[in-house]
Amino acid sequence: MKKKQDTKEIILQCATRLFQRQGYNGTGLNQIIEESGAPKGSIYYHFPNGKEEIAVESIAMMRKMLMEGAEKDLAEKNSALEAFRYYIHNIAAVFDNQGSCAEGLSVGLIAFETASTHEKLRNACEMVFKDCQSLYAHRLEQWGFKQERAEELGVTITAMIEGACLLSITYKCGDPLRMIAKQLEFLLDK
Amino acid sequence: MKKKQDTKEIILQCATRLFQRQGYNGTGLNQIIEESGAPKGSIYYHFPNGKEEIAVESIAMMRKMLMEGAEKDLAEKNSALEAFRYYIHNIAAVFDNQGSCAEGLSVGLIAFETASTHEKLRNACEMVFKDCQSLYAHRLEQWGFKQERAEELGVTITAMIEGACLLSITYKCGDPLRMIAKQLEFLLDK
DNA sequence: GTCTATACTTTGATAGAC
DNA sequence: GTCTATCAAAGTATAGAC
Repeated sequence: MKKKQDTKEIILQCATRLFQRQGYNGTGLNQIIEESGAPKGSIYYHFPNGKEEIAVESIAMMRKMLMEGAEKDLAEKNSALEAFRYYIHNIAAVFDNQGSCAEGLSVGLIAFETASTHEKLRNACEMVFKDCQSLYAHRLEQWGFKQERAEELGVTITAMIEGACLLSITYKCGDPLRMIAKQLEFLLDK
Repeated sequence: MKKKQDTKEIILQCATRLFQRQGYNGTGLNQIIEESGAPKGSIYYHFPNGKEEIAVESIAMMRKMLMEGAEKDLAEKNSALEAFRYYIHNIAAVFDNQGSCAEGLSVGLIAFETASTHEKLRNACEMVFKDCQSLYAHRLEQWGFKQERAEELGVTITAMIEGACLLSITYKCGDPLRMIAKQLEFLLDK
């Protein structure tokens, strides 16, 4: 009774990887079939609503990975500035290796693509961003920032990271992320 | 001898609008044909290399519109903080009207989509972002920032705006942009 | 230069045998 | 639950008449 979940899990992991690399519109069902090895019938058995349903669950998977990574990285240091710098530098490192392009993050691409065309997917992406904001804000409160200021910074840091990821992908280099990490000292100065 | 440029111009304007709304992968040639009224033959006459060539010229058009808008908005005020606030609030206003979704900006979506698949398009987007950085940095120097600091801020502000645009599109609301505008006082403090 | 017809591929989705 | 065959539609691109 493990085999059952395995097939679905394999499809989902494969689809998630493809969506992150090529986006929602850039990834075809046939490609998911090829790379996962699962035949078309299996896909529509596990995801009766087709591509959109796979994407919704893929976004949920990205959300989980994002949150876990962020919680871990932000817990290690003993000041807000140090923690966020460490967190962002870890993300930056992903973009330096030319081959691996943004594996493991990047809900941004799907959010951009689907914002005005697929309400369900837009909604799923909105939840991921809101979760990021909340997590950052919550951590900042623990480091002594007032609630209002922490929430402002939650939005701001989320935007900065997403924007810097976009630049880093485009430039094929993590420098933009390292640049915003450097600017945090001006924002996190109590 | 005006008619000749007109057809190409109409195709280009139409394609630009569609690419901004739906992205590169989300926009089909057939859709460009339908909405522009130009038949398939005309498109391949004016753009022998097909869709990719249209996209390259579309990005050039977006670049021009972006730069002109930015130069105009940033020239009006008499301090860096005021000017950038004005500029960003103008962008934010676009996202509040639910209908019109990011018309006139948003190279970000195409950059995200094509970064790892279409080198030519990735390159065109990289040039747009670099132009933004340079423009911001140049203006900041004119307001008395040192060159090194101005360049740092050029990258940072570009990332912040792109990231906040992503959040604003996803939330269907310009608040994230207004939030980063507010944070500029911490970054532009000499 | 403009337009039509068509070729060929890939897309997402369904039906039904096993 | 798994897999194959097939669908209609949309995708990009080409040839050639006008």
